[in-house]
Amino acid sequence: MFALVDCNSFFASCEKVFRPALEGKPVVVLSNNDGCVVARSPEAKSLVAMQATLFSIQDLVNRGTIHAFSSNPILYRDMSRRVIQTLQHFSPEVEQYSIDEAFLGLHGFTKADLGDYGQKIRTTVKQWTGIPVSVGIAKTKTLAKLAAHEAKRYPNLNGVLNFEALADPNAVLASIDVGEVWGIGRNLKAKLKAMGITNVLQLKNADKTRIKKKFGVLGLRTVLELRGTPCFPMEPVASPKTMRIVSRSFGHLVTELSDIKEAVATYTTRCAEKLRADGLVAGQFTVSMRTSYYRPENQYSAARSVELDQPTNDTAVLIHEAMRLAEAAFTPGYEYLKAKVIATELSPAGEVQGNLFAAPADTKKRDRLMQAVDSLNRKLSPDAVKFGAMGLKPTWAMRSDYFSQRYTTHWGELPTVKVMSYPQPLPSVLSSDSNAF
DNA sequence: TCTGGGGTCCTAGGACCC
DNA sequence: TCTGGGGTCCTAGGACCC
Repeated sequence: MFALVDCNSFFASCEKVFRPALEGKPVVVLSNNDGCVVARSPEAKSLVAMQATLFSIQDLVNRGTIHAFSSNPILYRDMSRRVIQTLQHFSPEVEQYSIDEAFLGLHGFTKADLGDYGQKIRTTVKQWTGIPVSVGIAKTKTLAKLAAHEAKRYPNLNGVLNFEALADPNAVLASIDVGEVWGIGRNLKAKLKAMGITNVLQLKNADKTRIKKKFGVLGLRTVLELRGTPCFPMEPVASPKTMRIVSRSFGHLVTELSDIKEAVATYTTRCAEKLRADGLVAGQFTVSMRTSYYRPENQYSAARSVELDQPTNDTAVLIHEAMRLAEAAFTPGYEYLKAKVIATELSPAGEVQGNLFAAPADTKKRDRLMQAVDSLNRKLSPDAVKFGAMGLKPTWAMRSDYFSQRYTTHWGELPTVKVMSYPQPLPSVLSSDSNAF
């Protein structure tokens, strides 16, 4: 048996934990660059569409009807870590599937227990982290995902649905759109519709050979999972990354090569930090840049790659290569919206094969330098020590006008509590059910 | 006007091997 | 008229996920 624990409106919920006054109020979180809405609290769902642009809801934000926040990935990652840690109390088998979801392997429970266990998971996560979650329980991962989806849809389920305890599971499946199934996206949904398959029960009962032929093994596995045959096992140990990407839109359109190079150097620095944190080195490095898709006139995009003589995660080496790639990809006369760097052909840092034709690098010394840079930046601030190529004052930096605080990861930004003198009533912050303080 | 970021997996097809 | 069988490796592109 599997449980899927899914955080409700995750990013919006993270912001609410540290702003108890926002309880019951509509909150949205914006994408990078304050572009569009990527998370909505339940109260915001009727007011704002997913992916609505900030521009289109600016009035509601200005009037205070909706509380908007810029993306705060450091906060969300840390809250995610807390949720996962909490879940590890409930099963030895926890697979973090995304920033706001995890599968739990459930053995040794009778079917009747599981619904109660789900409720216990839900209340504990809420109490320990402040984050509301939904829990779906079933014999396969695909069904557990659907169960969690249903648990959100019907408030009377109190956030938990044990699919195996349903009196008539097929009736439930018939009520769910086939596009809700894990692995069925926009394109496959359209293809299935053309075959007359629009709800989950129809997909479950579809002809296996036909599905295999049209949708490959993934489609077949999905059908089997709907029938209760597990095809996607627990994967508690994350498999090593195959690529690392850093890409950002600019705060405004950029025309100068010098600005793009600064941005690329900055992204390369972030990318190298990630590689070092993962203990990986890159064998190939790619830089790309493009204009806006939404301006059909004067479109341009280009990418350049390099095979590195010696796989590395040394920021200076990667910036050196990245600058050459950026120059090669750049064509003057365009308004650039976005740049991206990609590290591929990743391998563990300790197992690098020497290059017969390249001079051996003094990597020990370089490694120590990078370690020193990383530890200074961790202690002080992310760019306390930076490379000259990153520029001193970026003109291209992304917008982030509604940033909250790194409440849980930065000494200078911890939440503060104002305590009023006894015997006045406790401020609402302290009496809220959030345990965050 | 504004319209995100970061990934993984599978398949088809071509080149090549014996 | 018929012209094998069984593989591996690589890449591009398309699909999906959150």
